[in-house]
Amino acid sequence: MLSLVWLRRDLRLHDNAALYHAFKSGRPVVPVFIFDRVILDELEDRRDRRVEFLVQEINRLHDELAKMGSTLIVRYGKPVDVWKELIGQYNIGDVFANHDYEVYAKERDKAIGELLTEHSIGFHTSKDQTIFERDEVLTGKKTPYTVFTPYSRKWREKLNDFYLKPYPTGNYFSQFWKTNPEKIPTLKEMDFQPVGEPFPARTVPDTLLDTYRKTRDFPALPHSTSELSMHLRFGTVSVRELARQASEADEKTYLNELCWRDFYFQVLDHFPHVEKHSFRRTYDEIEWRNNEDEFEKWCEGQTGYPIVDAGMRQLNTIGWMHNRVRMITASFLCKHLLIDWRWGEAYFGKKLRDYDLSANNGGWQWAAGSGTDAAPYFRVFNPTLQARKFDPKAEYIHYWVPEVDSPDYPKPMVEHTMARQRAIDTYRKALAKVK
DNA sequence: TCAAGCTTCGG
DNA sequence: CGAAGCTTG
Repeated sequence: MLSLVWLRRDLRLHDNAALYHAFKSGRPVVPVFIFDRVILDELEDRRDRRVEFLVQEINRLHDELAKMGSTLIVRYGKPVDVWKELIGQYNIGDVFANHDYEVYAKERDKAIGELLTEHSIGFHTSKDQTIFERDEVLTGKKTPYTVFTPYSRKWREKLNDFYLKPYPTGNYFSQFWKTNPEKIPTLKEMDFQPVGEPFPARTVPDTLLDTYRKTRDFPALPHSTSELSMHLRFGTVSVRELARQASEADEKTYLNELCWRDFYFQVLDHFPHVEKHSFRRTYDEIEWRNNEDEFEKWCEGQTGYPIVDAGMRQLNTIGWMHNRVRMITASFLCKHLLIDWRWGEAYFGKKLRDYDLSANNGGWQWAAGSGTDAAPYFRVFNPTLQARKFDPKAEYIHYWVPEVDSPDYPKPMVEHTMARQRAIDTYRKALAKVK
């Protein structure tokens, strides 16, 4: 009888909760990964950095396991079909996996759990990708927090060495099931093409533990942020490891960013309606202008606002955007253009190599003012002032928008003062309607 | 038999 | 870290 570990967004063998508990079952352990067609079939662009990264990391794990005389079982298909096949093929005692908080993932896991139970196979899941999850951080009234600052206070109070301790999986590697390495599907077989650019390294930059607080808001500075978002997204680094390092170095600002990440997981878990609706329902009443030509200009980085265009071009070119600029571009779309935040959220969702539903949704709803702990609607980012403050020498702008000072560069597509007032009026009208 | 102090263990 | 279990005087 085997214990299977179903890897999803926890693509590592070290400090992995599900893997640890699988070892504790005492049975031979073999990890499984499914290239999920429910998700992959929806991707229109067949050059996708995330899929490419997955293939790279799956190969890495496969090789690592092959060296230990074991394998990673890899399948391409819909999870329910794949699991039916695996149940027929292997003598499975228990399946272990780590929690996932997205609506699709929770439904998927529920269905697979039921399927396994029907076959008398245990299905055990653990917290792994967050420091605190679900109901671990609640208010005095035992309700989930909807405002970040008190949440973070409680989060920090609760934080101690125990929660940062790594799962010592390395002590048990001899327990991997001895078997021949299996063949694994290639990018091409799944109808994807490589983008062919290297991915950021899986190392913690020195700056993170040193100057992060001072430099993180300046998108022109190299390595001023962790650049680990993609690794966190796919679990190729452990969040406990990062939190431990930040905590030991007393880098409170980065620790706070990890807290934001937990916060938005927890919001999505407790308030799943945020995936399709405003967290505050009254904001669904906003009469968005939703002009498609304007949306296209924003997507392409042709708004005539250099910092906005620089950000969008960075996103389009490398599949990543500096977080300060994410806020500026998002605010511009929602407020200046009055385009539904869900359009922007979906566009980022297509392009970001570190795309994570909870953080992306949380960030967009923050920018739109519709979410938890949102900026008040009458506070509208001024893109010119933001650029002056965070890119004072326009280095970031010049890098991504080299023609910015030439006659070829477009005039601003909307005038700031007018757009600001228009946004405030539109929001006020929507909020008054409901009250 | 009890309680303080030390060790182990949990997620 | 904190609870629970184990040791010892």
